[in-house]
Amino acid sequence: MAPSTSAAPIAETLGRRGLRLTGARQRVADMLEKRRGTFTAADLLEDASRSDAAVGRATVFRSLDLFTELGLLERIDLPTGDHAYVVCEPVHHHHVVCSVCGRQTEVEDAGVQAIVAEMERQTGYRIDRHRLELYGTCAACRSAEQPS
Amino acid sequence: MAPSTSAAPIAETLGRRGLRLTGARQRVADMLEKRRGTFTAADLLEDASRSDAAVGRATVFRSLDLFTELGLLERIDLPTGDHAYVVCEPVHHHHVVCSVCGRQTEVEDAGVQAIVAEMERQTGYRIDRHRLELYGTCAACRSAEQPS
DNA sequence: GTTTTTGCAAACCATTTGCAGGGTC
DNA sequence: GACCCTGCAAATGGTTTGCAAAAAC
Repeated sequence: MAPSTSAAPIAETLGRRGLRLTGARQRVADMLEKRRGTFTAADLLEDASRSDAAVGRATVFRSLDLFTELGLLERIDLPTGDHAYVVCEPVHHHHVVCSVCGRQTEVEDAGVQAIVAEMERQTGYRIDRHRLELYGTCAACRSAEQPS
Repeated sequence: MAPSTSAAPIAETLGRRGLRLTGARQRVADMLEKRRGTFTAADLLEDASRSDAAVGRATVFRSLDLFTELGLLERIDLPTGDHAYVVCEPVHHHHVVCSVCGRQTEVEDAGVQAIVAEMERQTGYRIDRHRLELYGTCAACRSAEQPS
């Protein structure tokens, strides 16, 4: 039950907006698919230079922005203040990030909506977006780092 | 029942850690007290230069870090990706930020803990910190911007 | 053929750091 | 008097921009 592969939609998503499917964008998309968990622009920049089919610095940043706008990527903020990205589904959800290995898992909105509604009532604000990011240690890293 | 004023505690908090209460830190603290809602380092830098009793760029950044570490400030990330700060109580809570005027309100953990626990169960992660930031429009801005 | 996109290099901006002088305990 | 802190200016690191050449439609 794979909800959607990020491979095909790219061309389509670009086309739908009259944007061009260029080699560079394709190469960035490929780099994204190989990524697991969170990564920074610097990570991708490294991929871009390492790779035989290189992509310029500026283009990497431009693609990152573009893909984020298109909803293929999401930008999150690590506790350190660094900006990171994750490939994700364009539906509302939250990220649980492993501080050890960077792996991330998406979880659905298990009751957050209700809390948001409650907070609207408490504060008098109309809340139109929220961000919940969770940081911890994933199961794998937990067993690995088992203290003596 | 005001839990704590941010005025007096500064000297005390510094002293408790063997840090010095210097003129510069005092001036930064004063600038913080005059702030409402969120502000960026740049905002403070501007205050620092405008003010008759100026504080150097580096010192502003150093104080911001220090005060954040001491729990007098919290650093949050705006949807734009910019880093911002808010003066706040050193207890766990969340921020509701007005996208129009930058004002912010703190709300307590109305059930978030339960959700976090649920997400731990769902993902297998041990979650040790989380961040919930909410963005919207405050009551005042809502009535002000009333569309025709 | 027209328009978008790329890549480079230079420009920018926010933040950090080294260091000598000054302030605080 | 010893040590911490400040301020300056220079260094840094990440990200953006101008522009001419190249690619996509």
